[in-house]
Amino acid sequence: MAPAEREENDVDGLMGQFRAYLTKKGLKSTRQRDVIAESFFSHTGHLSIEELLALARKDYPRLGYATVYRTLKLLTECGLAAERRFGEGQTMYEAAGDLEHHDHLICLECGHVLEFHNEEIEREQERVARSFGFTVIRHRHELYGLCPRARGIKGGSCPGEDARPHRPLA
Amino acid sequence: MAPAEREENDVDGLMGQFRAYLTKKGLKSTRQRDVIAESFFSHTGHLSIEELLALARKDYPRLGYATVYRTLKLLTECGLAAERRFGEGQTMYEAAGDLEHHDHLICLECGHVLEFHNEEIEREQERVARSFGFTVIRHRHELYGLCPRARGIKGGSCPGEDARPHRPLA
DNA sequence: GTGCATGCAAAAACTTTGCAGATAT
DNA sequence: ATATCTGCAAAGTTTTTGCATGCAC
Repeated sequence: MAPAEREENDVDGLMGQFRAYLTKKGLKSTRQRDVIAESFFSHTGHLSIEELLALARKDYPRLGYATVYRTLKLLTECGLAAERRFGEGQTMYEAAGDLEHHDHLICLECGHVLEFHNEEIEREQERVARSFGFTVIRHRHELYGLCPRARGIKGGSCPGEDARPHRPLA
Repeated sequence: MAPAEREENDVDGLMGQFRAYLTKKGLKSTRQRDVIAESFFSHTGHLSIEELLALARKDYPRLGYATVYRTLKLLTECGLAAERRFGEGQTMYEAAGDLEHHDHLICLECGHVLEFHNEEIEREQERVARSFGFTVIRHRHELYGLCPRARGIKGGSCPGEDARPHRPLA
């Protein structure tokens, strides 16, 4: 199965937003930043710094760790990326395109991550926030549990498991 | 102002659950584990490893870092504690008594954390999980936003800010 | 007694930072 | 030109591990 990729125009749009942010801040567009951002935007799901580095190095082998950290920090600042610290291990990042409306359902057994969206919940959380006088800027909603297979149901499978070992990418 | 404390019987109950877990696993009850668990259960809200170590050392000064890490891992395993990695910084932990039904509303400006509970959302998330064949074991739901004061509304205040520096509890 | 637990210190894992040379504007 | 970037390596943080001794069972 082909790695999960976002449509190209999405990527272009996101790249544009990123470049605009850099300009606005008086920062520079560099080959490295382009490569990192593009690798990042081109893949759905979650990426660790390490994975992103590996991806970006396909296009720019001399790329260093620190640059990825620094670029991801920029992307986070301008809202095009978001940290997702699930369970243990490293911090994962997710691109803005994925953010809009995806919450997570995580299998504690297999570690696989599914995304879901539910209008009812979104509405209700807005309501809750309002009752406290809050304005919600972003949110995170994660359900940790067991998939059918992990619960020992024959034939049941941890959705997302079969196709790929640990992440929905290359 | 007195530190936020849980009722004593709650603590006793939690301690009992912890000891039962240790026994079931063929592990031992030690003074250190007791002190750590009790310090942990006795306080509502979020604690970092470091804070917990400091608390526990009041009762057992020779206590080491590693023991806190190891004990907190045990508590997490048996569901009596949960990791809460909010923004940046360190990992925070929260006791089971707090977990049941508290989700979080975090002010990005002041950093204050409010807790909320909404049955509608709970129900809906169960439903979502079921639709994927999942059984939810635990969840985390965090809304990040701005409190009235942060939005510049005169007279508005970041709930939880006034009374106490960091948590809306007791 | 036996085996798990502890404390310490060393090691590992993950991030951040400093700097000299390279580069975008 | 000039201020920002980059890569590397060093320094910081946070968490885990190894081991000899100590303690619970």
